[in-house]
Amino acid sequence: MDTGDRLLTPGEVAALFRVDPKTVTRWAAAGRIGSIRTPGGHRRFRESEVRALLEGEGVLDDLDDGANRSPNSGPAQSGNHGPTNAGLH
Amino acid sequence: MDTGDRLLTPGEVAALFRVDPKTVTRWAAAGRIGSIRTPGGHRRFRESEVRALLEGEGVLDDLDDGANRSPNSGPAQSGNHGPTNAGLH
DNA sequence: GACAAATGGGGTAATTGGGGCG
DNA sequence: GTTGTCCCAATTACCCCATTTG
Repeated sequence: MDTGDRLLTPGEVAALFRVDPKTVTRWAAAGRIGSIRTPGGHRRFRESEVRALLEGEGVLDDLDDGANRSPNSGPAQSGNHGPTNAGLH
Repeated sequence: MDTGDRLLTPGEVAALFRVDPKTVTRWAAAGRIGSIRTPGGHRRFRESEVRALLEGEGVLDDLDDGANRSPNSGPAQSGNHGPTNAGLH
């Protein structure tokens, strides 16, 4: 089953969290999020992992994106009734 | 329709409500407003939810400071004078 | 070969979180 | 009961430029 293993660029993840791309890089460097390194040294993040961290309280869908390479428009991903996330300091 | 799920920083919400960022943090801690935590522990708020709480248009009967100065000659003053605030006490 | 844009690394200032107090 | 301000430490944002990506 494809859970959405598409890889996101730091800019994409930064836009999802409303943070700076450098901050996403810092998360990967701190081990808070898995990262795949390109041969050149750049990082790519798995969409499934990013969305797992993005769970706050409510469904959310894609923000504006001119290039949506996913013709599959099946919002079957829902039912997220989990309580508040367990963000620990 | 456009829900406007942009994320706002505590400083943004504080500026919208004219309060201290710490107050916004307490609202999130008290569960009065949904919050998304970044892996670093900082909070992000949904603009749609903030605007829903920021409703000032429509009905506005909130003008008394709690001291009734004319108990008589008053119209059918119902006991409920609170706005649409769902905050329990 | 070239280009524009994004990313990474290092540094700094600004914001944020938590606790306690007025 | 709430909100504002103090302390602190942590996280985040913006500056530079070299490299990688497309």
